[in-house]
Amino acid sequence: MENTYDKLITAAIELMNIEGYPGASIGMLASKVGISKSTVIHYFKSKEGILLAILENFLPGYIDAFKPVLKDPDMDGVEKLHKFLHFHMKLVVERRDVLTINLRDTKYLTGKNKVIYQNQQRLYEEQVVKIIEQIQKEGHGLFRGLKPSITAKAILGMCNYATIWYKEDDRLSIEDLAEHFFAILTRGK
Amino acid sequence: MENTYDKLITAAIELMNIEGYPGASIGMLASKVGISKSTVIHYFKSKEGILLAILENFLPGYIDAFKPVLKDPDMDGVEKLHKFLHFHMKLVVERRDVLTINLRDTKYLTGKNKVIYQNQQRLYEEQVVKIIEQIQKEGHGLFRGLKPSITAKAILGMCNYATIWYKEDDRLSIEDLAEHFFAILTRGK
Amino acid sequence: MENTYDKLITAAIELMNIEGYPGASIGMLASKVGISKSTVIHYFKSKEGILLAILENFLPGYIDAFKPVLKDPDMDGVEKLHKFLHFHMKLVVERRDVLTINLRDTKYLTGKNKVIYQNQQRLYEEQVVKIIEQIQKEGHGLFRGLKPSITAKAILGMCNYATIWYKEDDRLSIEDLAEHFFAILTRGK
Amino acid sequence: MENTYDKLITAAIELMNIEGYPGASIGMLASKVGISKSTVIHYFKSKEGILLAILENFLPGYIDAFKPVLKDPDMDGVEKLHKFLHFHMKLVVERRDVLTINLRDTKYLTGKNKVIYQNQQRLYEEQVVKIIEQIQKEGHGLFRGLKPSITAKAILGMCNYATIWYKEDDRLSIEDLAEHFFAILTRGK
DNA sequence: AATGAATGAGGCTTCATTCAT
DNA sequence: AATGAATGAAGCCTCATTCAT
Repeated sequence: MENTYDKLITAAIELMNIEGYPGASIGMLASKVGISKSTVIHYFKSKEGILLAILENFLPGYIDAFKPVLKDPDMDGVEKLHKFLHFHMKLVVERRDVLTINLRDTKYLTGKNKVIYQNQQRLYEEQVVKIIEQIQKEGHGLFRGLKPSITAKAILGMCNYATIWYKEDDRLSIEDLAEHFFAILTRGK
Repeated sequence: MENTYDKLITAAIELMNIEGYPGASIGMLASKVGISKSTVIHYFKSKEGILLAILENFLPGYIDAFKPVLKDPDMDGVEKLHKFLHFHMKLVVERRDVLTINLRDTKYLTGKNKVIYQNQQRLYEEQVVKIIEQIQKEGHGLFRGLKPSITAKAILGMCNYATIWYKEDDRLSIEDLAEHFFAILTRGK
Repeated sequence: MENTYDKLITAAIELMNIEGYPGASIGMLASKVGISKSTVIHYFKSKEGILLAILENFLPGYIDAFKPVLKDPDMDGVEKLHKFLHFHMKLVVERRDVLTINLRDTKYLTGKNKVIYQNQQRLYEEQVVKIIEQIQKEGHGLFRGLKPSITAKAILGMCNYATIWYKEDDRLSIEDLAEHFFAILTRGK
Repeated sequence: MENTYDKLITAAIELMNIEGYPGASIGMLASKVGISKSTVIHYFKSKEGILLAILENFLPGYIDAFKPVLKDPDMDGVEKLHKFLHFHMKLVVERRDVLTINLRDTKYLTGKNKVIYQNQQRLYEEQVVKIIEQIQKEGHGLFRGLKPSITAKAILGMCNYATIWYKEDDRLSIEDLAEHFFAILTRGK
C-alpha cells in the first residue's frame, strides 16, 4: 500500500462502499489520500474510471474462482450448493465493500461498460442456475417443479442482503450463516 | 391527482425511485411538474422533506395492514407465512417504487428521522420474526434449530431482491412468485 | 441599465468582443458586473445562452433594417449599393462589438442554434447578392461578367475587416470610409 | 515528416487552424501525435511556444517571397497588383491554415512577441500600400484620390475573408478568384 | 399559493506547467 | 528524447436554499 495508485484504490473502495457512487466525490477521495483532485483524475481519467478500476481489480477473480467446483463432475448438486453458499458468504464477509459496490453501483456506468459489468453479474448468477438444474436432474425432490432462474435469484437475494445487515460477530460466524441458509433451502417441513 | 401537492408527491416518488435520493434534484422535480424550484421548497421545506413526505404517506399503512393476519389466533404459522409472502410480494409489484425508496434511501435521512424510519423497517421485519417463532413453536420441523431473526432476514432478502429484477409478465405473475418463494422455504429434499 | 439582466448583457457584449467566446469566462463576466457566477447561470442557463442572448437581442433588428431600401422599386442598384455601404459601415462603427461577435463566434454555437445563426449571416449576405444582380441587370457595365455571390463576399470581406482596424477618428469618419469603399468598387481605371 | 518535431508542427498547425489558439490544448496535440503532454512541452517550452514555432516556420518566407516583384523597377503598378492578388490568393489556398492562425491568433501572444508578429502583418500590408501608391503615381486614374492605407486594408479584407468561405472547387479555381478580385478593383462603371 | 432573484458550496473536468527520471 | 507524477488554477455547471414579493 505504498504507491499512490494502490492507496487510491483502497480509499476509493472504502469511500464508495460507504457513500455510494453518486455520494462519493473526487474531492473526498483526494483529501482522504492526501493528494489533489487533479491527481485523482490523473490516475483514473474520470469519476467513472474510478468505479471501473475497482470492478476490474476485483471481478475477474471472483467470477472464475468458483468455476472448478461448478465443473467438478464427481460432486453432486446439493454439495455444490453447499460449497457455493460458503464461497459466496465468505465473499460477503471478506469483500463486502466491493460486492456492495458491484451490486449497487454498476448501474451508474455508461455505454458499453454498463453492459459489460451488468453481464458479469448475470454470469455469476448463471452459476447458481446451473447448480439448481443439476440438483433437479439428480431428482431427490429438492427444488422440484421450481424455475431455476427464479430460485437462483431467491438464493442470491437471501445471501446478498447480508451485505447490509451482517456484522462479524462471535455469536454468528459467516460459516454459521452459510449453514443457516443451506438449512433454509434444503430442509422443509 | 389534481392539486399541486399530490402531483408533486407522485412525481417525487417516480423520480426518487429511478434516480435515488442523491440523484434526484429539486430542479428535476420542479420541471417534471412544471412549477418552479421555489414552489417545491414551499411545499416541503427542504429536500429531506420530500423524502419524509413520501415515507409518511406510505409507511404507516403498509406496516399496519398485515397486523390483523399476524394477530389472528386461529391461523397457524405456516399459513401466516404463506399470507405474508403474498402480502409482501403484492407490495413489491404495486408499490415497488416506494418500497425501493424506503429500503435504499432512508439512510440519507438525518437526525431523529433516520432513527424513526430505520426503526420502522425493523418493526416490519419483526413481524416475520414472530411468524417464524410461531412456526417453530408449532413444531412440525420447519425452521427447527434456526435463529428466527436470521431466517426473517433471509426471507426478506429473497423477497426484496425482486424489486430489482421482477418485471410483471404473463409467464410469471406475482402470485406465482410468492408461491415459488413459499415452496423454496417450506419444501426440503 | 439598472437591472441585472441589462447590466449582464452590456458587460457580456464588451467581454466577448474583447476576449472572444472561448476566452470569455462566466467568472469574468460575473465579477465585471459584481455578482456571483451562479447568478449569471441563473439568467442565461449556460455559457452558450449568453452568446445566444447577445445575438437574439441584436440580430433580428439589423437584418430587417435594410430591407426597405432593398425592396424599393424606384431605386437603382448603384444607389442601393451606396446606401448599403453606408448602412453597413454605420453598423460597424455603432455595433462593432456585436458584429464582431456575430461574425467570429457564431461557430461556437451548437446544434440547431449554430445552423440558425449561421443562416442569418447567409441571409444578410444574400441582400448584397441581390444588389449586385440588380446592378448587372441594369447594364451600365459595373460588375459585368462577375459572379454575384463572390462579389458580395468580396464586398463584405472588405467592409467587415474594418471591425478590426477602424478607429473612430476626426481624420476618417465612417461616412468617409463608406465613400472610399464605394469609390473602390465603382470607379475603375 | 518523420521526426517528432515535424510531426508536432504539422499537427499543431492543423489543430490550431481548426480550434483556434484558446481552443487548442497541449493534451489534444499530444494525443494527435501519439506522445505525452510532457514531450510536447519538452519541444516547445510552453503553449505560446507552439504558436511561435508555427509563425517562425512560416512567416519569414511568405513576407519575403513577394519582395522581388515589388522591387521590380520595370513593372507597372497595376501589373504588380495583379501579381500580388495571384500571389496572395495562392497563399490563401495553399497555406490557409497558417494564414488563418496568423491573422486570428497573433493577438494571444504576449510581451514582445505580440509586438513583433503584429508588426509583421503591418509589413505585409505595407507592400500593398506601396503598390497602390505606385498606381496612383502612374496616374491612369485608378484609385485616384483614395487613401493608400485604407485601400490596402480594403483589398486585404476582401482577400482574407476567402480563408473562411473559399472551398477548392472545379467551378472556381483560386486563379479565377484572383481575377475576380482584380476585376472588381480595376474595372469601374 | 407561487415565484424570481440571488447565492455559496461543491462537483467533475481541463489545462498548462513543473519536476524528477 | 521522452515521460509519468503531481498540481493549482480555472472553467462550466448543479444544487439546495434563502429572501422578498
